[in-house]
Parts: sequence; C-alpha cells; structure tokens
Amino acid sequence: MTQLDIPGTTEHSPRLGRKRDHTRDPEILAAALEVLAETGYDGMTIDMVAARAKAGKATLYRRWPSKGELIIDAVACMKQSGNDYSRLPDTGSLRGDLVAMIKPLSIKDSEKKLQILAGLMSMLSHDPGLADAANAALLEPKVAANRVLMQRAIERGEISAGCDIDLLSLITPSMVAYRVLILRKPVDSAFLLSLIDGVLMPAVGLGPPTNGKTD
Amino acid sequence: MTQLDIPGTTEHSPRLGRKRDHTRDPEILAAALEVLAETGYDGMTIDMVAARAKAGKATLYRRWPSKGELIIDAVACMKQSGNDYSRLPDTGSLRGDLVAMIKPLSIKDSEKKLQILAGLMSMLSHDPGLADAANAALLEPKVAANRVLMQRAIERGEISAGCDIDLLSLITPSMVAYRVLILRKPVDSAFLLSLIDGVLMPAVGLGPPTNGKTD
Amino acid sequence: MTQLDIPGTTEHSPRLGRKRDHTRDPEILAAALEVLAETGYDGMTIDMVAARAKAGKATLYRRWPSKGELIIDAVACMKQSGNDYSRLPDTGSLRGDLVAMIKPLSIKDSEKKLQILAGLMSMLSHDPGLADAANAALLEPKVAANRVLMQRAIERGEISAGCDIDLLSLITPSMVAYRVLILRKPVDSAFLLSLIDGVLMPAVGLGPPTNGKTD
Amino acid sequence: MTQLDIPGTTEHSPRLGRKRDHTRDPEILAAALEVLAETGYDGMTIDMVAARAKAGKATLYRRWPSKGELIIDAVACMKQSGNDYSRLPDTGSLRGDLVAMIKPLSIKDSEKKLQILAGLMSMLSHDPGLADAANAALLEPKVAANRVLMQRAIERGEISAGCDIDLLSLITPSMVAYRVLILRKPVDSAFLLSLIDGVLMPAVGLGPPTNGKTD
DNA sequence: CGATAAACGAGACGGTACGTCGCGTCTTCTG
DNA sequence: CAGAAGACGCGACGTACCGTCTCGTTTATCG
Repeated sequence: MTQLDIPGTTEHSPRLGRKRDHTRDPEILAAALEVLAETGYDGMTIDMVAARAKAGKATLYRRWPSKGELIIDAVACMKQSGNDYSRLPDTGSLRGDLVAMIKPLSIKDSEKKLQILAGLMSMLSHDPGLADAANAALLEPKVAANRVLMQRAIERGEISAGCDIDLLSLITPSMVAYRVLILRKPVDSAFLLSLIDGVLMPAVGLGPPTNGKTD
Repeated sequence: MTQLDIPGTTEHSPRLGRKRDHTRDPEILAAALEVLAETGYDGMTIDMVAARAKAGKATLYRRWPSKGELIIDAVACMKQSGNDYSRLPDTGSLRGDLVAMIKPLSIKDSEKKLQILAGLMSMLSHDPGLADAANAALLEPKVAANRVLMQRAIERGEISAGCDIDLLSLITPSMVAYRVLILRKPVDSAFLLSLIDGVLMPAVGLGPPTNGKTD
Repeated sequence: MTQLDIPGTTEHSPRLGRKRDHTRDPEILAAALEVLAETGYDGMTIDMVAARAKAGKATLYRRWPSKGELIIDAVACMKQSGNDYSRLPDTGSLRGDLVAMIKPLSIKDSEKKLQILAGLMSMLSHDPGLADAANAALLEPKVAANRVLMQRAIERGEISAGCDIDLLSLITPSMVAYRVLILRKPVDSAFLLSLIDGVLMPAVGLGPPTNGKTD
Repeated sequence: MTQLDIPGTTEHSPRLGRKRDHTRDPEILAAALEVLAETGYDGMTIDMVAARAKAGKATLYRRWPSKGELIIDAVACMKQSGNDYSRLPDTGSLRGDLVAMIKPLSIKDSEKKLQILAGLMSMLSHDPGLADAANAALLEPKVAANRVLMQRAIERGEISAGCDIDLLSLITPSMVAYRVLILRKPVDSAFLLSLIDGVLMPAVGLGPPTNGKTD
C-alpha cells in the first residue's frame, strides 16, 4: 500500500536525489493511529498527524495520496504491533481452547479494532484490495486463531474432518462485530460462551461440557 | 426521527402561516438515496441532495438536523419500500422455511442495504440511538424474520424451547454482512445453505436433511 | 474592480438567493489595509485579513479572485479615506501655492502611499487597468493638485498658456517616487524647493523669487 | 554580492576539496533572467531557475542566500551585457547631446529594465542596500550619462556652474519610469523631446533650439 | 598516486500560505 | 410565512514554494 513508486520490473530508475526516509513511515503511522484513537476518524486531521509526527504535510502527501490511504496503511501497520495470536492455548479439547481465548484484554482489543474498522468501512467499497488490508490487520488474526484451534481438533480426532472450519472460524468474529458495531452492546464472557456452547460446539458435533463448570 | 416539532403536546402555537409541505419528504429522501448510491457516502453532499430534490438547503435542515440524520431517515424510509418480510414462508419445517427464504432478489436487496450500512458505520459510534435506526431499517427485518421462523418451530415442537433464538437469528445476517463488507465475496445459495445446514440446524438440535426425518 | 458579476446589458439574472452583503466590503478592505500596514505586503495573509474582518476566507474569495486583487481594491478604496487635496492653497502666485503644499504631514502620507505602491508594482505589469487603480488612488490626487495650481496660474495670466502642465504636474510626484523608492532618501523641504525653483519655475518661464526670501 | 566567503581575511581554511565552479554563475544568472522575463517576478521559482540552468537548488543557495539576492545579482550582471553608456555623443551642445541619446534601442532597453525593477520593488523596502544594487544596475547608468553631458556643458561654459546637475540628471529617468510603470504609456521621441525642451533646457537657462529642427 | 574534502545534480524534508470545498446557519426574495 | 436560492463563518483539504538537508557522484588539491 505504501509503495507509490510502481515496482515495475527491474528498477530501471536509478533513484537520484535524496532518498525518502522510510524510517519515518512507522513514526508517521504511529502518530496517525494515536490521533485516530484520540479524536476518532472524522475528527482526525492531516495537520494533526503531521504535527504529531513532527513532519510536514507535504511529506505525508508524498507517501500517501490521501487521508484515507494514510489511515489504511496505519491500520495495516497495526497488524504487527497488535497483540498477535502466536501463543495459542492448548488445553487438549476444542472447547477448552476456545474458552481459554476469552480474556478481557482480548475483548478490549477487539472492540478497539472494530471501532477503527467502522471508520474505514465506507471506503472499503471504493478501493479494491483496501478491504483486504483492513481485514488482514483487524479481523483475520482472530479468524486464523480460531481456524488453527479447529484444525488441531480435527488432527487429534476430536471433531470430524468434514467440518467447514473456514466457515465456523468466522462465526465468533462476525457475531462480535455485529454486537459491537450494530447492536452496541458490550461483549462479555456470557455472550462468547453462548456462541461456543450454543453454536460452535453443536456445529462440530460436540455436546455440552461434560462437567457443568463453564469458567 | 423526522419530527422535529412534536405536535402531540400542548400545541399552544396555532401553527400560523404556510404549513410545512410534508409531501416533499419522500422526494427528498429518494434524492438522498440516489445520491448516496451514485457517489457513495463520503462523496455525498447536502447541496447535491438539495439540487436533486429541487429543494433549498434550509428546507433539508429544517427537517433533519444534520447530514447523518437525513441519511438515516432516507435509509429508514427504504424500509417501507424495500421488500418486507410480512409474507413469511411456511413449509412446515424450519429448514424448509429457511431455505425458502433464499431468493436472488432478497440477496441483492441485502447487499444494497449493507453498502448503505457501510457508509453509515463511522457515524454509529458517535450518535447514540443512530445505530438503532440503521439496525431497525437495514438488518432487524431479516433478523425478525429468522426469529419468527424459529419461534414457530418451537411452537410446533420441532425444536427445543431452550434454543437461544435471539442469538441464532443473528447468525445469518452477521455472517452475510461479514462476507459482503469485509471479505467482499458474493453471497450465493451455497453459502447460505452451508450456514443453515452447517451451523443453524446443528445448533437447534436438528440433523442434516439426509432423509426428510428430523430425528 | 469589485464587480465580479459582469454588469452585462440589462441584469437578466434575477439574482435569487441571499444578496452579497456589500456593506462588508469596506470592513474587509479596511482590515486588509490594516494588515498591509502592519505586516507589509509580503507578510500579509488572507487568513489574517479574514480574521481581522471577522469573515470567512471563502467570503473574501467570493468577492476578489486572489490576494492581489484584494489588495488592489483595498488601495483603491484608500482613495476616499486618504487626505484629499480638495482644499488647495491660493496664495496668489504659483510659487507661493506650490511652496504652501509642502507640509510634513503630506510628505509622510506620500511616503506611505509609495511603500504601498512598491508592493503592488510587480502586479501592475500583468493586469491591465490595474495600474490605473493604483495610480488613481496613490499618485493622481497629487498630480491633479499640481495641475489645478498651474491651470490657475495660466488663468490669472501668471504663466504662459503654452506650458505643458500635464507634463509639469508629473515632475514632483515622479521625482519624489524616485527618491523614496529607489534612492531611499528622505523627502524634505529643501528637496522640494529645489524642484520648484530649479525645475518648475524655469520651465514655466518664471524667474527665481523676486526677493530672496523663500518662506 | 556573490562572494559569500570573503577570501580576503585570515584564510584559516585551506579550501580543501572541489572548488566552486564559478563558470556556472553566468549560466545560472542568465537562466534567472530568462525565467524572470517569461513568468514575472512573482511567478518565478527557484526550482524553475535551477532546472533551466541544469543545476541543483543547493548550488544556487550556496552562492546566493535567497531568491531576492539571486535576482539582484542577475540584474546586476545585466549591467555588463546591457548597452552601456561608455560611448557618449559629443555634438558640441547640451541639447544636441541629449537629443542624440534618444534611440529606439535605448528606449527598449530602458523599458525592459524598468519591468525588472518593478518586480524587485517590493523587496527594496526590506533589504537594506538591495536598492543600491538595483539602482546601480538599472537606473544609475542612464543618470550618470546625463550627469556627464551636463558636466561637459558646464566645463565648456554653455551652462551655469550653479546648475544642480545631480538633480537635473534624475528628471528624465524618473519621468520615464513614471510613464512606463504607472501610466503604462509608451516612451517615444516626442515625450523625451518635451522633457528636454520643456523642462531641462529652461532649468539650465538655455532657450529653445535656435533653429526649429529637432532631428 | 591514492585519500579526502568540498561541490555537484537531484530531490526529500519541515514549514507556511494558497485557493477550493463542504457543513450548518442566516438572509433575501418569490409565491 | 414556507420555500428556493445562495451568501455567510468556519475549518480541513490537497498543492506549491521556500530554504535546508541528505543522498550518491564528480573533481580538485593534499599527503
């Protein structure tokens, strides 16, 4: 997204003159994310971002063609800094794993990401491939985590290999998004447990928890 | 939303002079929807809507306090004109009813509504109650339809009364929204059937439709 | 200069909508002159003028197409407010009248006007008719005063009717401008008296003052 | 003006490294004059000059501290290339000499120089000593020529030694400047002859030409 | 002769003013 | 008096230019 110079074929341009200082990119994007978080999408201003990053407005426009693109890239870069799901729980059962992923911190993080997503949403229709960036940064990590947990359950024979895990891994994220963005209700453990026990477990052919304890 | 002067109370003002011509409201809202569809939310302008409706800007602001509210109302009015779900299928089985609701026309309608929803989304965070209007106009009808179908299934004893139909009726809409807005993939019968057979039916304790029996 | 709406033929446009509030013009122009005087031409900013006049930038640009035109008009309006030469001396002799016009206040005024003229000068080449406005506001009043004094001298038979008073009335202004703008020397009585006695009086065929006294 | 590092003093720096290529100076100044003539002072850009001279912007700023100084120097260098007044006419009479200096080429040159002067004028107020450079390059040569002619007339006893030739030599240049820059009328022989016969000759105590022929 | 230090073309940098556009309000005139 | 037309104050947008800085390269002097 950042590449404004078309990568073309073999860099036939010798790139004369001062090089664009790409070490500033992260600083600018971080400033953009700060302002985005503080003032919201609509209140965000290019001058604010430039001032926060101690950069000139022209420097921003040299790298991103518009305010929208800048935000997109800022969100995309959030992917790295955001809490990743590299450390997945491994409790031995799918339900145990899913329940283990219910953490207040994770919920807060999801809600924040969804707020950002809401700001971007109107632009997703217009710019092809833009949705991919937002998805990859904001939603896909969670989806991927779900998919991995289910894949493990298949491998250990806990659930049938015929389960459509690509579909099932989307259910929690989409329902959380719906609840936060549309219904504007808080996401809590009870809601997530309802999803696990009322939707996901039946869908993979597993019954309710053998012991009654749910947390 | 539209009523800025509540006529219900005291009415000490005899409403002198020319009455507000409320026959113009639909025209203005239609113009708003046209512009919204043509230029997208961000590109939409109050002046555009006013010009399209051959109305003055002040006339619009006399009726709606802001651009956002106008759009909300425009969307809300779409509710009436849009294909409502007053005529629900009644095939005798829940699965039959759900499948019967899969119609190309209905899918197209949903996608259009979701595009509008996308444009509104960034505002839903700021304006309290605004999300309710959007939800009521764009998503709730479908949810309500699902709920009714499930309620009937409970009443006829097809599924357990313990099913969380408030939760389950949200699954299809949220998954469709996710698919259209985030993944930008088309919604087709196959996808919807996967949801019905892979998620909903197991969740309500019904098996796959191998034979007509519902176990 | 202010008329941006072409006066055309017969006002075929009914001029619907709110009228442009032309009572604001003088306020804006006055603000422009203030800023011009305080910060100089180069330091002057449209936002400064707008803020000073408590007007929006768009209001200024609706009336004047650019910063330059605004200044021009501001200068032109100065014509009215500036000290006019309606009260010319009448001492009975041309030399007496010319000497009577040498006043410290008048000199200061001239120098200020010339500083403004200097700021405008680079634009005079590009815009046809623009020079006329500047001339009419900044220099012509003085020239006209000289011309009147000489015309009176002709009428009373003091000097020959063959004198090229259109030419001679320009000498003092042009020499003063040259001295102030190019040589950057102060204009004082001695300089002006040198012009009167060394240039103007010989040119109209009058000798030096009959008695040696010059004041 | 060009010497930023004064080589006269101490010279503690051994001037290592590549020497500044001063053969580029004329090319750059010529480019500056071209751009100045084509786009006017306000439209002129350092980047334009650099591009035209196939030089880097830093090269220009290494030699001249600002845009204004560059232009001044460009104008000053024009002094050499412009038609100088080293070959003054010597017809034996002051009037003959003055009339002999009226040449179409000279008039064109003057008008061009005045256009440049106009562009510089707004800066003359701010930069001390800048006016001197402009004056020395653009106006003083003509003034000096007039002064020499009048000095010769004094020396040959044609006119009184009491004439204020410093003042009188300014009259033609100032009146020409006024006519070109303010009145925007062409300068022709008739105008210049009017000045000679109507102003200068009377001022030095000489009558009209003995014979009626003026050329 | 090789090291070194400055100047070179090119262009990115921080900053600032420009002129445009949209919002929501206010004013004028018409029906 | 409602309604159309549109000017108003405000403020963000994206562009252009200034004067400085940083690249990688070239060139002249010094060791």
